[in-house]
Amino acid sequence: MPTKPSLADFLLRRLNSIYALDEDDIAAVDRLPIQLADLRADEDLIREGDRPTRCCFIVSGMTCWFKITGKGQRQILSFHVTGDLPDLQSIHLNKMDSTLSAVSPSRIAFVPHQALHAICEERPKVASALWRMTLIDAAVFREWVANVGGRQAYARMAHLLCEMTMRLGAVGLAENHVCYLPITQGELADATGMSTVHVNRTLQTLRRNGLVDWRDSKLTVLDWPGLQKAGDFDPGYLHLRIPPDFKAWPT
Amino acid sequence: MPTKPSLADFLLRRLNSIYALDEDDIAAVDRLPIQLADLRADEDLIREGDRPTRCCFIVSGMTCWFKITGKGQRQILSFHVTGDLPDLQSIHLNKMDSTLSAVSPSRIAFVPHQALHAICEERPKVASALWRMTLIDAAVFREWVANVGGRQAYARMAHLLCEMTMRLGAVGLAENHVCYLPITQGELADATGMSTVHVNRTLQTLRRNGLVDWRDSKLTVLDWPGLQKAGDFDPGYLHLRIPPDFKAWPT
DNA sequence: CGAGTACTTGACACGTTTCAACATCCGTGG
DNA sequence: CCACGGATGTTGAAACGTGTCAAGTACTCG
Repeated sequence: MPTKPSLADFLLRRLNSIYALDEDDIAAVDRLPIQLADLRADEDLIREGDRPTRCCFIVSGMTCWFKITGKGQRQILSFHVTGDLPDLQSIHLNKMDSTLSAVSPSRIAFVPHQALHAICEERPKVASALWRMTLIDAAVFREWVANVGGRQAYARMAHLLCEMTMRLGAVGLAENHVCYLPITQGELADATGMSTVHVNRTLQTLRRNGLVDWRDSKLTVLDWPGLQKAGDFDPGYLHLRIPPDFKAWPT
Repeated sequence: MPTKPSLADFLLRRLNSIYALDEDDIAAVDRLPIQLADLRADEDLIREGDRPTRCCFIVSGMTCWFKITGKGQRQILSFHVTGDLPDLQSIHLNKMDSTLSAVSPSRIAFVPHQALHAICEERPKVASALWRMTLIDAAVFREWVANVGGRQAYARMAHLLCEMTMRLGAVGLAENHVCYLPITQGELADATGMSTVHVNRTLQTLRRNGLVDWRDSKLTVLDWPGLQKAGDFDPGYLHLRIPPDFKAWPT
């Protein structure tokens, strides 16, 4: 088990990106008890039907929620990156309706529900910040409904790449539109509701059109305005208080 | 403007269905100021980009959230029925990312954000109940991602009908598996991401298979276990504290 | 060096969309 | 009173996007 760092290093920066806290709130968050753990790729954190007693905070790596539909097909519902609290919902929903799994090797900080309930009662602003966090998750799910329901393969894929780039950028992990995306084409297929074959071909088209370069899990966006246009991407649904500064594009 | 009734009649029953409140909490909710309004079908309550200062509570009728994707296609993200607070998110997300519109003529009760913020600070249990409500909304969005992303037309449609029947049943509006669903086939198409033509054919197949009868906006589920199976429907994601009592089925 | 995993390619099959036409029902206005 | 337009539902035939199947390549890792 690694040595215990201050949560302030990770969680506070993230909370600040979506909500303005004052000194006392920050101090209270900093005192939250945490426990660190390292996960291998494909390891489950939470399974459908579980009743967790703690929440997960992603320090590094990537995780995803998924469900298995009737025919055994896996549908990925969302990806989560550094700074996310993917299962914050569990503080008020006892029984989990999906499975949370590590996409890549990840470092996780666990926070007991008890501690979260306590800080929410004592510090309404922290409660509001956390609530807002779950509302942004819901906004992302809404956009995913629109994405898989209303866009064709090419736009759907472009949209997903835009979202991941922007979310990683928001936590400082997409300098110059380059980010590390440890997602296989099979996982992309499960996320977009496409077959792996078609994912492969769609990515090739994106590459051929000069929008992205994606090799060895490293995504380089070569044409950010073009990718946004291809993906019909409007970052409003991410509700970022401080968007990443790569809105401009060198001409 | 109709005379002002007690919110207790509507909202409390709903809150109770998902969270246990005590006497003082109930009294506080009962004192919330509300304003009633009646809407025509297709009238917008909130438009994408709006910054609302109040929340909507559905007294009667049906509303839906939707987004317009790049090619002008409308994607419905969720339906909302009596007892729902579809835009509860707006208390912590200033700028709306979708449009909320009336599917049928509806009666709405508006509650100012200010009043909701106040009750959340004073009564943590009410705050928890409301928070839980938004988390259930998010759970439904998750299921919709899985539905439009991972199921074929026939199962997708069956699943949607199961969800609507069960949610209406949870507020007492689906006696004997019969409920009033004022949704056109065009709207169903926008919700499931299908064409109206295919919606029509899919409904015909559901009818031919003896699962439902749907005429004049009145849905009669003729074979509830069969419909659940066809739709791969597991109501767990609705997180109902008190499910409707039509789980049994006459053999 | 072998086995496993991820990626790639081609040909064909299938679910779904599109287009076009037509049937109904309804409220409105001449 | 009937004619009319508009929204909704229905049907058939052809086009298209995407899935499936099958085979092969390129890596990585023990």
